[in-house]
Amino acid sequence: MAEKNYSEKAQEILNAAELRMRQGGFDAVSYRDLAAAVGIKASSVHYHFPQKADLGRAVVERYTTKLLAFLGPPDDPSESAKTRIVRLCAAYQHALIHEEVPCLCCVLGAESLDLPSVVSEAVSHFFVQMIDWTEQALGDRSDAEALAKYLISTLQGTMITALTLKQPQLLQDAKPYLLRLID
Amino acid sequence: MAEKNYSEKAQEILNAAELRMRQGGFDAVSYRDLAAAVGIKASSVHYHFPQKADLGRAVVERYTTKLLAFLGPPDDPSESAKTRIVRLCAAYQHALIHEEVPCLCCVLGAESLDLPSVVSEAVSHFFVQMIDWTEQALGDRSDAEALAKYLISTLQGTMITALTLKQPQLLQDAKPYLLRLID
DNA sequence: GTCTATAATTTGATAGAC
DNA sequence: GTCTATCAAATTATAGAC
Repeated sequence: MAEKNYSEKAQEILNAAELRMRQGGFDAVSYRDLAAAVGIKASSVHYHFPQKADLGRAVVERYTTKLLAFLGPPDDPSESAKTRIVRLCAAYQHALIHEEVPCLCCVLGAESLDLPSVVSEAVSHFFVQMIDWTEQALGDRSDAEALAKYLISTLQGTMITALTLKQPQLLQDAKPYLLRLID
Repeated sequence: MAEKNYSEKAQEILNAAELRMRQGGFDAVSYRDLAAAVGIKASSVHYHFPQKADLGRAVVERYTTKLLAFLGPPDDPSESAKTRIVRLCAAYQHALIHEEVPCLCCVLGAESLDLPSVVSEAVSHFFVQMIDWTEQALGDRSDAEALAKYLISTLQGTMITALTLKQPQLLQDAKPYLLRLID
């Protein structure tokens, strides 16, 4: 969870690893391919991330930090709950439509049972943080926690069907169903 | 889609492959491990399923058939739409809670971009069929198709968060949010 | 930080005997 | 249907030079 200072090359490696992981999961990442992508040799990638589990955890932690930064504070009093949830939906749409790959933790979460424990713990922590953000974004209401879990779950699942069916607009279509639950 | 007649050993292989795929995705399945699981050699597994993509497609197609059989007809006039959707939810709960692994196509759908095309097409077909069943189950209403896509997406996503957070009751918690959308 | 070299293992797949 | 034997390729990872 602590802030990490990655060198420029380490960041390039993380970029390549994140892309590959979002396409095909943890096993789809290989040191050799990463090395080629950033213009060094596989053994040099091991210098930056000795074990693959380290690399996986680093990718997930950086992804979590990036996404929370994109979402901004969940408790800005000048915003309505609805505005915040619209922004949450926009983040998911941006991932699939502009980056053309699903949410990292959608992919890794699905193969959770088979991941190195440090990686699956990082994925679990991602969901905890996302649900926490959403719960705060919903403001004061008795079902905030349950609704937050429901919203995050639905966005994750919609991403999978949208991806598999090649219907990115499913994320847009799900929005009214979600927003009618707010306020 | 045609009915397949698998030998007893081929079915054992499919069972082992489905379990492994639901735990860790397509890449988690190896001929050597499958062979050990059913008590033969890897080369003999190739006799039943020459290419891994064949095996993957067979697993997905059989899974689709099994699940639709479990769900039964979506248009039994003696049932309400709500009763049918409750059964749909029960199928997802059974998968995660009793079989202790997520839905096969939840896992494969997430790594859709990286699958052999015959496999990703089978996964896509699974979702088409599940959405079609749900659409019929909802009966005559103008938003049946959109709602069906939304329900299937939510169940898939809830399965991922329930799995990752080790909170299987999330599937139960999502039910009221879904059922309030029916009739 | 990056390299060469290498080790040890696993993988999907095939040929051919029985 | 199952076996032995084998293959070529890919994988994670380490040792040590520069």
